[in-house]
Amino acid sequence: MTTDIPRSGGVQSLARAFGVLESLAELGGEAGLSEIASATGLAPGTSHRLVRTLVDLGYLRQLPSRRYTLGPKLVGLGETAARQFGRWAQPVLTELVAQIGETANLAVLDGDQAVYVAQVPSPHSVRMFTEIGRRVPVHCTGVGKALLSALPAAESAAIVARTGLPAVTPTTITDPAAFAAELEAGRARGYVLDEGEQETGVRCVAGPVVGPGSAAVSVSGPSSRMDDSTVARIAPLVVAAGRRLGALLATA
Amino acid sequence: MTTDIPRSGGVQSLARAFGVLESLAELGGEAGLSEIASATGLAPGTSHRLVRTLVDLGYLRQLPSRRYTLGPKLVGLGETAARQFGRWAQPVLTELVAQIGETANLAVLDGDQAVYVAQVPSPHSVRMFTEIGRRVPVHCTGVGKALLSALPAAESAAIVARTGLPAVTPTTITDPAAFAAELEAGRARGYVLDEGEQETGVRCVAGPVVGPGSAAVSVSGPSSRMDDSTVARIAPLVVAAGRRLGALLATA
DNA sequence: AGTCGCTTTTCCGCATCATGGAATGTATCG
DNA sequence: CGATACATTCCATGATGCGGAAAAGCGACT
Repeated sequence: MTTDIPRSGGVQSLARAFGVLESLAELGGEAGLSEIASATGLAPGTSHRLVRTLVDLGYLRQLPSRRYTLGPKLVGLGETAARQFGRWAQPVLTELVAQIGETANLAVLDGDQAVYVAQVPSPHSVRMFTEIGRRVPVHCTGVGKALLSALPAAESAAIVARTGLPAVTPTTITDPAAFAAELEAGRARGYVLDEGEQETGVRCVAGPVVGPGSAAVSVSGPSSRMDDSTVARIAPLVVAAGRRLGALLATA
Repeated sequence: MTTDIPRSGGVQSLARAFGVLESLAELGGEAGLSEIASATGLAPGTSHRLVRTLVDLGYLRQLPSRRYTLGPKLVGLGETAARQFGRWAQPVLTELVAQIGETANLAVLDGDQAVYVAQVPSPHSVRMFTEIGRRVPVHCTGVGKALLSALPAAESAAIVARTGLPAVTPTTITDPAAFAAELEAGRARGYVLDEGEQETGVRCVAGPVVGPGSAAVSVSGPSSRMDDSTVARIAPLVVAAGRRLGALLATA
């Protein structure tokens, strides 16, 4: 079921081992050996050896029920990876916060969800609260819609078809046609808005990071401070930041 | 140099590949191929092949400067792993919060730091703010000291020797002898206290999770609500929760 | 510009190492 | 209590990853 295609020119035991990890993640983070074997298409003996190695290394844990879960070392690695992304993005996000005064975020597309990988909080005491590493749906967040708007229409449509458009707040867009129009509008003007679609009272301006890989920047804050004129003022800044981050991604 | 060589029967290309990932993390998240090769003790050709495979899989990214960084897929895996920990711990933490009314956390030891893997926030609006996946020093946090107190004295001493005891707030313990005594006291009574040692105005009660692997539970809140009688009341509850979590870890 | 030294990347023959099917042991179900 | 399904171990086979060495880029230094 994984989108993995065992392809040429690499260490294949590695590809298979990571296939195991991803299958485990897709199976809800916990699975028995046979589930893993059938999900990855590997022979029982082979998957057992891989799994056993991963357990020895601390990246998987075996429960007394003989089932397997993702291990603690993955948490640490993931955190370091997120911090890494944060490092090069930090200056640009910091400048955004200085110009705008609201929290700035960077997110990447992973699977069918957006993952926040960097964040610079606003100086205000009442501020948005986004955990680094947090995964959010694409259809009701600024970064999510920005990510989709930068994708070929066919790909974004495929993602939306898989995830659906569940209502999270009263303003969440739930009509497929309206959502497609929203993406098209975003594509045309270069940025998208989130009008409390994920959390009531939160307004968000987001733009794509142009470059290799899918990423997006956003600035979000309480509606009380994010009036229309403010949004109009900051939209170009967000777009510029997206462009600058894309350039960094390609050059750094 | 820090990576061991687990010689006992497993897939060795896997052990080496994860050695590469960990070396990269230790090198600050960004490194050239030769740095990786010397850090892992592998031949240049070998490490290049491993690194190349990891790049193809999306777990590493190669910068235009030909250096390597941890890739976005690791962020997603780490998040799923953290969420996984949260799942089985959630009921116990939720009960703690119901009994006590303050935020409850679960952390594991990874390397020389503590990583928060689960959290149930308190119902109060003024509450502690801990990101899942966040790494904190061991010497100035409740969970950190609880983790150390459950370790053999030699191991905890080795960790403290590596990290040192930098002052974070005025109440941070910076004297090695005093810190050793603090750990010993915690070991004796079964729980430890954090008296604003990491953040002023925050008091925290933490206890070890007895079982395989190193983990710890904590309850933390503002000093205004965490007076001495409250602490006395909740300490046994935290200890009991630690025991229950340990049992779950061994049985679930 | 020219040269030198370094790091990264590719190549290839050899032996190691991972492979997967079948056999054994162990929990779970009827 | 018997039967089934699952997890785990074993082993001969050959495919696969290994690492030394050479080629290609890149940067520095004169």
